Amino acid sequence: MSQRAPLTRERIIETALHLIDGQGLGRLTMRRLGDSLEVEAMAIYHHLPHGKEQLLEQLIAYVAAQPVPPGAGTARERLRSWAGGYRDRLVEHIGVMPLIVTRRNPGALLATTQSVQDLLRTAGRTEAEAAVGAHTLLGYLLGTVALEGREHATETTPDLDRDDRFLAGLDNVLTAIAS
Amino acid sequence: MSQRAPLTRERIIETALHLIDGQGLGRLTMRRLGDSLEVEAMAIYHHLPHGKEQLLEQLIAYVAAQPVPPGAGTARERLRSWAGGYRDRLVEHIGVMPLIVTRRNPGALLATTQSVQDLLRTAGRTEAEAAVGAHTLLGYLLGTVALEGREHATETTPDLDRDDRFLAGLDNVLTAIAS
DNA sequence: ACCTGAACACCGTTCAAGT
DNA sequence: ACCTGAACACCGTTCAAGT
Repeated sequence: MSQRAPLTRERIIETALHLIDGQGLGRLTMRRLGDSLEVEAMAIYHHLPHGKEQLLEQLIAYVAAQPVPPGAGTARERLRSWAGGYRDRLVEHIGVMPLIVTRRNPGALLATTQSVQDLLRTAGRTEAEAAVGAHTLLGYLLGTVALEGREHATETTPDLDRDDRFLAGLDNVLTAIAS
Repeated sequence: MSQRAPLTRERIIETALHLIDGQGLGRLTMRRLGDSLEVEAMAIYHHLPHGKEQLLEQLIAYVAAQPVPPGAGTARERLRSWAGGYRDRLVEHIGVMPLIVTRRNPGALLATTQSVQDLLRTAGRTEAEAAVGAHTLLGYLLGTVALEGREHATETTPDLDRDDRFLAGLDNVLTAIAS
């Protein structure tokens, strides 16, 4: 009676993300993903011919590709609000961090990094300064989110303190690269 | 005839590290590790009763626990030379990065972070400033090394440029936290 | 075109058994 | 005490078969 939603790449990605957010990356298996989709695991291969590898690649792209949007304001202001949102996104899907930080995936992060670099370049820095700045900011973002992900388990620091610490560190970095 | 070296925890850890450095984390399995040690996989459990989990924990500790050593000089100078060495160590065992950045492992990184925080505190910062500073520096270090690890595959930037970029970013961060 | 079922070569780990 | 062998419950993936 109940028609199942048709199996699509999009539905596969979103279900996988949901599974990771709920149960962690370690419990994402093709068979379990199949169960969540109410389908045999092998059906997934019809939509993602390269199997799990391709699935993980898509998950990274989904979470990590979020370039700085066009907008008004100083470079510092724009980077500050973008960085806050990017961090939120990374934290929301913290289970994907291991993949983002680990896998070679030129596309997703590169586009994001490039957008920061372009913004700095447009704001008057030299090419080299912009490259260093983008690298510093992205390094800070990924590194601190990863550190937070590790803390989440031991539950030692309240969320508010973590936010303050992140913002204070971010201001440090912004002062250094976009003062 | 050839007496095999006795199986010890130390030899297990080092062989595992060698395996990761050579073939990548994905190819570290208990069975392959057993082969490298010229022993059945199950023998490892006698020295590491908690199995692979415990093995990975030991690997993180081995690579990531490297606190700032005591020494002379300004806070900035000491942090700068320590950070360079820490980065070298992380890059040398880049295959372990996914674990360092991923696993909750209070001990190893916490000791390292704490040593940076203590140094900043001793150099006259407030407790809060020192916490933010340590978090900023470690975030930058882990984040940029992770970014580099991802680049290594695509081989787009020469090593020297990477070193320059790292040092320039490091100076940015140091100016922000230990100017 | 889209999905299933059985099968293959791997995992980590337990547990009884050997020495 | 230290190691082995067989076994169990899982993986990802291939491949022929169904509709």
